[in-house]
Amino acid sequence: MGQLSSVYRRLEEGAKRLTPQRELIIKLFLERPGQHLSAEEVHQLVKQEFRDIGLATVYRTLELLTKLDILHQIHFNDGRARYEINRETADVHRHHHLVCLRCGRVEEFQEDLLEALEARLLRERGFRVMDHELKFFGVCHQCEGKSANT
Amino acid sequence: MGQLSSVYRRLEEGAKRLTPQRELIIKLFLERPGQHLSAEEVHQLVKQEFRDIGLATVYRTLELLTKLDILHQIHFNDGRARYEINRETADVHRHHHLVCLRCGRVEEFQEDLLEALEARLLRERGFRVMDHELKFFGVCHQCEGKSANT
DNA sequence: ATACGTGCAAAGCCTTTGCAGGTGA
DNA sequence: TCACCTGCAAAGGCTTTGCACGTAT
Repeated sequence: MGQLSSVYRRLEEGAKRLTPQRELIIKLFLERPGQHLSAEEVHQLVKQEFRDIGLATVYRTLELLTKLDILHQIHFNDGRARYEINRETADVHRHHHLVCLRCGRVEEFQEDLLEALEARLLRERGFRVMDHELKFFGVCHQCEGKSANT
Repeated sequence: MGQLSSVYRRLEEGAKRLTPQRELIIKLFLERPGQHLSAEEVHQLVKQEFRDIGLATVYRTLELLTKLDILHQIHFNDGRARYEINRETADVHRHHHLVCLRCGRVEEFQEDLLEALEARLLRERGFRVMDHELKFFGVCHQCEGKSANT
């Protein structure tokens, strides 16, 4: 699958250069498909291979990649933005999050219940949905196992 | 309906005092059921009736009311927290948001599609859902009308 | 040459915290 | 008295911006 070349193409179309810093950040996300990394986490990880990268560069790159639709920004209500790689649109549109309130881990799940609802919102309210976000907050299987109380 | 007295009771149970500042903030939200106010907005509005209220007091009150389950905190990805009054639990659980990307207005809608899904998450993945958040981002009816392009 | 990219430090937001002074029980 | 509240100012955490220095085209 030509994920990387598709990313490079989108960079070119935006007249943006593929610098070593950007390349490392992109590869980071491609290597970790199910993850949701914060800017700080990206910075720490990239630093292992590129010692002098600045945090500002990380932020600017994350912003750029988000604009180019290569990354997607999400918030899990912990006060910092996180980023995940954008899979194919159809796929992204059906992928949601389970946030564990105990350990903070974020799982994903697939579900396409929402298409019919979106069609109805357009029909009945004239609201044209372009994106959506469905998050469940609760207790994950592992944490539930650790303590039987509550 | 005894919404106010229920709020007062919950304050008492928490051994918290009903100060003029707190009372004004609570009334603000009771008067505006469909709204999602930021701390800054609450501060501005309360100032009209209580000139010397400090922003820190607003933040502390919003935190307290959220802990007491009187308010609910939400994020619409604009970098600041917003608050809305908590209706009955069953109701809250079926109320979601439509965020217009053009004008920023937030509408609400009711839908209880998610109960079945939550039951399945528990059964199939052992994830016990305690809260959820469903947001649609798009273009509202009014904004769609204003410009026929895109 | 010119537009783009980078690291660093400073500045910006929103939010939280420390503190001294007040107030209700 | 003692725990609770408040306003103010300072500090915090995450993110953006200004700037001077590089580097591709």
